[in-house]
Amino acid sequence: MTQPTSHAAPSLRAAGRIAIETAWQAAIRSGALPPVPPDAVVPTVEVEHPADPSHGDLASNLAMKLARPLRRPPLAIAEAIATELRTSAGDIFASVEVAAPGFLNLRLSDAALERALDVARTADAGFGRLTSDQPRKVDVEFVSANPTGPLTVGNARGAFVGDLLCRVLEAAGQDVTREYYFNDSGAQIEHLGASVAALKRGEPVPEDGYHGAYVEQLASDVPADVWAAATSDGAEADKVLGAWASVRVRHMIEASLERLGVRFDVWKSEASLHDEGWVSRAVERLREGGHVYEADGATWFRSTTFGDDKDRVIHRSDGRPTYFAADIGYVTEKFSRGFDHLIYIWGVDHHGTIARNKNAAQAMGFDPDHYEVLLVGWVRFVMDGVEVSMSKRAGTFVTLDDLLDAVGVDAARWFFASRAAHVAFDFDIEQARAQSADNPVYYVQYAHARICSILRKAAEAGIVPASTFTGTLDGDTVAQGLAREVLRLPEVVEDAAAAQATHGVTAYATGLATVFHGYYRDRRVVDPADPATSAARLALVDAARLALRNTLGLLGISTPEQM
RNA sequence: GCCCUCGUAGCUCAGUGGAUAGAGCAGCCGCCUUCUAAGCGGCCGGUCGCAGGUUCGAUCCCUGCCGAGGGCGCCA
Repeated sequence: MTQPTSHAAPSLRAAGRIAIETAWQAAIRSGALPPVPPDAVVPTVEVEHPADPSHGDLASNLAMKLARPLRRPPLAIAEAIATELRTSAGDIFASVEVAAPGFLNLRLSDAALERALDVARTADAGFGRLTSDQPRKVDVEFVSANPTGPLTVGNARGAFVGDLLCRVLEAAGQDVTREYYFNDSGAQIEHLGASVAALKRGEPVPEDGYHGAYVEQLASDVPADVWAAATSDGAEADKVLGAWASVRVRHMIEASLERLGVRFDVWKSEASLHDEGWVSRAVERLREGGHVYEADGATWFRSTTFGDDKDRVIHRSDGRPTYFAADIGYVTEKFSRGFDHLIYIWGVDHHGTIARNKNAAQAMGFDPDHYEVLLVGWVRFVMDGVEVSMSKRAGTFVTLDDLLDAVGVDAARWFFASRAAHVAFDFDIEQARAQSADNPVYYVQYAHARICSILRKAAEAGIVPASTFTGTLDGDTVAQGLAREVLRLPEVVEDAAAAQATHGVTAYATGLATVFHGYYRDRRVVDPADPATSAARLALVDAARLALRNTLGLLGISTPEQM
């Protein structure tokens, strides 16, 4: 996986990493530590937040990593770096400790936390967004359901996961294009046209046709001129009506996606890839490279050259191109638009097609590492512990719109965001629908609303947040805890973008809400008798609001000011 | 048969070479005269599928086995 080039806005973790790196180098210069021998691997400085708060705010295993190459006990190495940190790291750390078997445990000072809070508040909506000197230009193709019917719950996960990924990458400073690929010609579309034609004529829908209320709606909506064109002499009614209907259906799909808050930058038609010659040129490119041959009357791509199980057909023996042919052309078309990286979001059932596509990209001279497929696992929609039937005949819960009607956009986004994309999971409709504490999304939104309520209360009392955080924490461990959690946001975004996954973001949101609720319990914010303390606490609570707002915003989830 | 993914608390899922494995839900017990109880505190609950191996250290990496799902088309 290629790492984004983005660098974090000042995160506390990054500050700790730099401080340790600097101290380590200083210890080498002073002779306290030997340099890493040339034949050994120089370890990277890893900094994490220890699970146990008694281990401090930040911890590093650097000394243990260095023990072998330096041939010294890890505790001695840690002590050397700690000594350097204590003398030259300024006022960033309140304490620097060494713990067995060689951990370096750091505790941040109030001053460091307060400065970071000031920066966060100034950044405002930009807090938690990273910048990049050279943003990676990435194309994310997802959903890409053919316009023969409304989006189904089967399409839902791809739609949410794709958009969530895009949001995370954007927050990490990357240049993201959301792309939807659709088949606007061929058999499926003709079947749709035939179905519409049949209903329009009052005949039954053909065997391989499409059913459902939307088809009837389409039939009754056919404009007179389209119908005339379809039924004129020599016209192919199915094709004409199919073309018209697929555009209508596509707009329907677009409206559903709009409802989820997903908007695509590019809608790419398969036909255009053929019409503009992308497919034939790509096949020619493969042929020139010796990767194409004819057999059994068909044209094949020699995918086995790159380790595939078998070679793959590009043109069938009847001359028609396969879907794979269009994929090949599409890859060249995408790279011609200057993307550094292509991401495809597919269902696990497409896993078998990854190899041939990646191989074709490689055969055409593209770096296969820049062709990435993320698979999304199956979802079972569960109610009362049993799977909800999704059969069209049952009439319930077939479309994506049904799902949104049942649980709402916020809950749907949360549930899809909080699971790793590639694993199968059960979507509990009851829990997602619950307007109560059972529902984690409300739990987090409630924290936000609660803060807004405090802010309103404060305004009534004439209390304004402190203009600077300097001196506001004042050794208060409860306040420090909230500040640390707030300030983790940039790290959470960095990690999410690197992992190309969002479940760390929902976990962070839940944790932040929990820490805030604890603060609310332990510290009264608005106290007219003590305006100075109130102003300090109000500023901190407002910073928590900022972090919650930006986190939920990142997930596309609303932030109500009262509930 | 071959390939991919998964197997962690009763349920749904995180975690991932490090310091006592986490969250939500469910269950049980407490807390509203004071900024929103959609909240807070506590309890219960795990041989991290099984067996080997690598490592100072493995739930995480490697091998084998067992179980679940998916893929192996001139379908998409």
